[in-house]
Amino acid sequence: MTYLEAMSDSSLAHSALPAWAEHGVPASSSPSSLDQHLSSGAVRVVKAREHIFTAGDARTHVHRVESGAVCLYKIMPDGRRQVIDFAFPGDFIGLGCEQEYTLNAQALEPVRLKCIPAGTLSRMASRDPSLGLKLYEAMSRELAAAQDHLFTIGQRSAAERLACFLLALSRRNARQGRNPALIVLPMTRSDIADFLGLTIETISRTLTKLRSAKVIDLEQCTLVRIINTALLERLAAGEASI
Amino acid sequence: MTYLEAMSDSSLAHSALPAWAEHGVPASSSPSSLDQHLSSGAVRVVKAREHIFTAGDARTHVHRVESGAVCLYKIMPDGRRQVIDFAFPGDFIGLGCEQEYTLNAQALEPVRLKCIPAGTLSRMASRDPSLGLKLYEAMSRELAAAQDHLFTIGQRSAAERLACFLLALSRRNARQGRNPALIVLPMTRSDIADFLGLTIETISRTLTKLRSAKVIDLEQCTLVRIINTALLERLAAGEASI
DNA sequence: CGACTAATTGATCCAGTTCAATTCATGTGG
DNA sequence: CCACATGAATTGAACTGGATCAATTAGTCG
Repeated sequence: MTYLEAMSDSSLAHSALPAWAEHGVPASSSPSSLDQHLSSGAVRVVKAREHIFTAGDARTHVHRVESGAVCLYKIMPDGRRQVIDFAFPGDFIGLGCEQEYTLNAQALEPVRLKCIPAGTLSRMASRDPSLGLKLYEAMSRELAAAQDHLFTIGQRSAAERLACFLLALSRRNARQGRNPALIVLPMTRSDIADFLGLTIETISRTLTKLRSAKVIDLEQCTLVRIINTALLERLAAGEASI
Repeated sequence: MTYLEAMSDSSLAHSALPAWAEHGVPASSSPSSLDQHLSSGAVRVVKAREHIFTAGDARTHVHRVESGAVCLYKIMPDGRRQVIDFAFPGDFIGLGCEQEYTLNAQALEPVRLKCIPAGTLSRMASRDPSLGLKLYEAMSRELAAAQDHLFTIGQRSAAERLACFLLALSRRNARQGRNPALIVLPMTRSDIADFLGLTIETISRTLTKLRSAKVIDLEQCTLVRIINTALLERLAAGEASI
């Protein structure tokens, strides 16, 4: 995996549980007590556009997305918003050691979640060292993703940012055994803009440019087909422009 | 602490060990086996401008800064660089679960570090659940910092970014019992620019504007005195402009 | 169908970049 | 101790990528 693949890859990759297994440490007891807990745990269903939690709420639960997509964002009093990440099935949201949630989590479409009380998790972790390490690894992966995203927003052009974004979604598809060339966008242009530190107009114009350059096809405004993956990758790497 | 204070605050705050104590969980054995290890651990001295480690190096050690300042950055083949964070005495660097370092760590001035082999740390953590949780909390704090930084770079103007940066350094001084109005900058304009996603010229011009507006005084180019903290805070919050 | 929201496209503007000199600071050797 | 070299910082002038403002146009849902 190249430097840039790793970079873009993790920029949308949350701490999916399957990934943990690959980094397993000698387990003290059950290798997946968290899994067990979640499998038998409480289910929560949230309607499209509704919030799962809000920054400042007491951090009562940790959630795992079962179906649907979630937008995680921060917002300023004056309305400026930064989308920190999008979460998809398999991703955890609400992890962290703070007393309160530090992000807002909004369902982009109808979402089904599994929940575990935060207290239960920390009680389990204070008994089972392998769980603590798994949490550490999960956070470490999220940190790597945030740092890559930081690089993207701090240094890349609009076209490069969008190329990274599309490639990250494409690679997620590939990992899940879905078509990496066909990308469904459950989020609006506004969500993408606030994720990439751009405006909706720039997102729209840049998508049009990518289409004109035959890099992608916009079958619907929520459906992107990647035509020229190689060029998209060179764009993301700053080795090409459109 | 206001929303914005929290935001700027953590944007330069690393996982300083003292902070861990405040979030302690019922310890299984010793509350600070890591501390003990580090106190008696190996010391490493690095000259100014030299690298402590490079992205891609095998992640052999975790380090704690004892004295001096460190710049953590990512870089692209074409030279574009993003400074991810600065580390100061008390901060840990090299934490994470990856096999290799994902960042470059460069000494900004002569640096003294305490080192612990990565293997030793993970062995300790797989026995002591409280250590795993502490690592989890440390990463969680770093993640919060990275997410705040993301917001700053994605949404704020040059003056707002610089105000956030100076306030973060000021608050670090305050936490350490030093003068919060007198800020020593061990990093160059170029480091600050690459941290904030701007250019050296913009940093220089914006510092000049802040001086003209009597918000700060530039006693030397490495020495900033905050004259009007309230205005600097309103700038960082986007409630004022210069 | 009609009302509403999301997306696209066009025209203009501007914050921050780029390019180009100076000026300042810090060594360093004669 | 000074003169000169070198890299860092500042300042100026011109440019530009992306923002802003302003219409359309395309979906979507009662």
